[in-house]
Amino acid sequence: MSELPLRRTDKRSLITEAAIEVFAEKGFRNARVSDVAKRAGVADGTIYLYFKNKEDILLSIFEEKMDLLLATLGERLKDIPSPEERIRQFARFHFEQVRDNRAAAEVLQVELRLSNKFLKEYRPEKLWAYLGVFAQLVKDGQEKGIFRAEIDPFVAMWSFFGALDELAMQWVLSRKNDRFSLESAADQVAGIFIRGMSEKA
Amino acid sequence: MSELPLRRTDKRSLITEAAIEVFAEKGFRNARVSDVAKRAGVADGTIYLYFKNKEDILLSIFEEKMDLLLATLGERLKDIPSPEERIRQFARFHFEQVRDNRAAAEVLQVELRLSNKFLKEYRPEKLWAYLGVFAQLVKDGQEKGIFRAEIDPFVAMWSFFGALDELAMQWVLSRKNDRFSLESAADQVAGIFIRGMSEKA
Amino acid sequence: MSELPLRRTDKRSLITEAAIEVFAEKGFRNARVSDVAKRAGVADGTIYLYFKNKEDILLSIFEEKMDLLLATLGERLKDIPSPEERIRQFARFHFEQVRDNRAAAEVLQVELRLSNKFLKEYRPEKLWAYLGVFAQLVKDGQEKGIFRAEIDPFVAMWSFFGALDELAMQWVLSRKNDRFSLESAADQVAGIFIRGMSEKA
Amino acid sequence: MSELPLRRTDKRSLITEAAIEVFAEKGFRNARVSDVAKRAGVADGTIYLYFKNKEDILLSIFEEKMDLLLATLGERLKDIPSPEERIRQFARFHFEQVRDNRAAAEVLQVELRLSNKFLKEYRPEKLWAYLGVFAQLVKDGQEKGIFRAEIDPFVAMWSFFGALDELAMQWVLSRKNDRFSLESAADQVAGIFIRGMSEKA
DNA sequence: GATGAATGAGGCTTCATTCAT
DNA sequence: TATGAATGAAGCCTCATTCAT
Repeated sequence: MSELPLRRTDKRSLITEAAIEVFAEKGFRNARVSDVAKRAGVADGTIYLYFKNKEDILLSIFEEKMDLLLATLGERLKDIPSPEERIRQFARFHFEQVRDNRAAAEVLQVELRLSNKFLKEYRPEKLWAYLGVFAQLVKDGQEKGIFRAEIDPFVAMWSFFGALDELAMQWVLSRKNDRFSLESAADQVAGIFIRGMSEKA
Repeated sequence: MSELPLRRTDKRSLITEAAIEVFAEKGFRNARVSDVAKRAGVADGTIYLYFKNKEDILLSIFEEKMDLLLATLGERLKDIPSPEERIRQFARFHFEQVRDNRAAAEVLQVELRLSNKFLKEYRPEKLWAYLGVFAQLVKDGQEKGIFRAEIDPFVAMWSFFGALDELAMQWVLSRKNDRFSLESAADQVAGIFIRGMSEKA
Repeated sequence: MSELPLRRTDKRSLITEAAIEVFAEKGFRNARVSDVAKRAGVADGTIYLYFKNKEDILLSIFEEKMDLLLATLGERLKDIPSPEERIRQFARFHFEQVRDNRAAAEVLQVELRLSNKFLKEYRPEKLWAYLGVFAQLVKDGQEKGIFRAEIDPFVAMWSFFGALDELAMQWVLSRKNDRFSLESAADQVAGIFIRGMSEKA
Repeated sequence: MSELPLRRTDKRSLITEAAIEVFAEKGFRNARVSDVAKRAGVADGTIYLYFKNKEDILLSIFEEKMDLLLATLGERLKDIPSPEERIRQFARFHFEQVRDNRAAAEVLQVELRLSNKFLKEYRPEKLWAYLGVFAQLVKDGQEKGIFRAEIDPFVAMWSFFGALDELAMQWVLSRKNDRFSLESAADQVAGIFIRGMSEKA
């Protein structure tokens, strides 16, 4: 990510927030850098003092939101010992974030994937950290004899994320009226994975 | 999709196959229409006799491959009555296709998502038909008392697809040496969903 | 130089001639590619069917004009046996070309040198061929005992060209009214070099 | 030239020397003002306290080096009465400077010409003063009956400078290993011009 | 005098698509 | 059907310069 200014200045987050809005509205490719600059109230060139290029803005949004997400997730799970309940909370948490930060979610869900670099070159370590929480939780459950030992945490992790992500995508893409309940979807998915991995159902 | 020539001429599939190769190699956005034309051994303009535009080539690949996929899936499942076994075969089938048609899978998994139109405007009815097989299978299981009634087939369907798709994506994106076994991943995912949806474990 | 279209099409020379005019008028850096296109009566993009980029236009002008120059010089000198007279004709020829193709000369004299690539990377083989005629003529004179043996043809060649070129530059840069006579300058320079290299004065 | 600070402060020459290095390394156009500032150890804005703009730095280098050159040349020639020997010393002096101040020479020889302003607008009076020494020397020779009266000092001056300059350029542009001897080139050029202008050879 | 964050104009080039042949 | 030369819109980014501190 953009290493240029080490500290998060006020202006930098001004640009980030403007970019989330503009990218959500017009899409990353259709959004012009000058649109973001205008929305942020800075000159076009100023953006390049904080970001390497247009794509770097997108990737920075990802990094920053994932940092926040990761911290908030930790807070949410910290007093929950039961692996099953942790899974349920993880799913609910994920969908709450999607619902409460729709613009950011839309950018992350949809626009980020339109980025060649993200899909092909970028190593999303922050995402791995986020998902690592799930993988660890599976391992804990296995050690406690709650989850079956033959479950591969790697496969479980990506499956679980794929499921959450796909549902989030469908929700984001759906028109307001068609939107299904994210809350109950969270419990459904969590329920399937909890039972699906349990030693004795 | 491109309605222009109703029948599949020889030249059309020449272009389609050329496009799969080129898109897989260079990516959809980086591939030039003239690259596809050159690979197919036709003039640039000829492509526009068979496809509306560049994106139409991509979408046509999707349609055609999905048609094939759907037919082959039907064949694969037709003599399997058990919903559980059908799920397992679905997962195995999906990953077999990915493995055996790597170029096409790469285009569908990765490049298709780089297409704005696909994500935002296109209604992937063929995909729905494909997933509908899964949703139906869940309903059948519920009617037979095998799967829990409170499972929402819609949520289950997208979760299952998301899980398969994310694993396929990770496999496609991974370097050859790091590739995990798709076969065992199929059984893992199927196992989780089967148990996860079962009435009694 | 631009290898793209092997033959000199009509459109290509249309662009070349337009570029000579525009570059002479506005200078290479100030001239926009679209200015050249407009003058040539083609679309901007068409230029890139014949030239790699803006600088390639400039370099192509150099190549083409040098080809012509070289051929015409050969014609001019072909029946002159005396090395001394050949030097005089070379100088006159050079200045005639400058005078008769002022726009082209201005581009070649002035604009070409504003090109980084020309000065630093490009090997001006056509120029070497042109100057090689002079070096050869010095060697001939030496063999005939007309020119002193200790003259280094390489040094003589670059000195002679430097002298012609600097005078041409001063002439091109000078305002119309201040312009000195190129004809007499030719004879002066030729006279100095002829006597300067002669065995006995 | 920059008239802003009349005296040469320490900081000003700090910037000048930094600029010579940076321009020689990266070329005038590729060098950024901030590169020069960094090398000089000052802030970007500070440069504009001493120079009007980027080009002014280049032109100032020219002016300052030419001042030095002119003074040193005067010193070198002051006790040499013979016009012929003065020419020889002039040529040697010129090439010694090129050899001993390679970075500065490279900037002056190559980069200065990439400057539009220099070629088209700037009146290089310092250069004229430098060359004026040669023109005067020719006139002296003519008055003493050593050089032919029909020689035009103006033409001789530019020819001589063109010869020296072109050779210097070839030397600067040549790779280290290919470099010819500037010393013998000096004597060759001087020899040609001395004999070339002499009354009786 | 010195700083350095902010400014914002400006243009080359690509490449999907067209259409006369 | 097929060709392929021609079109032309569209936008990212650099970096010299300014000016408030």
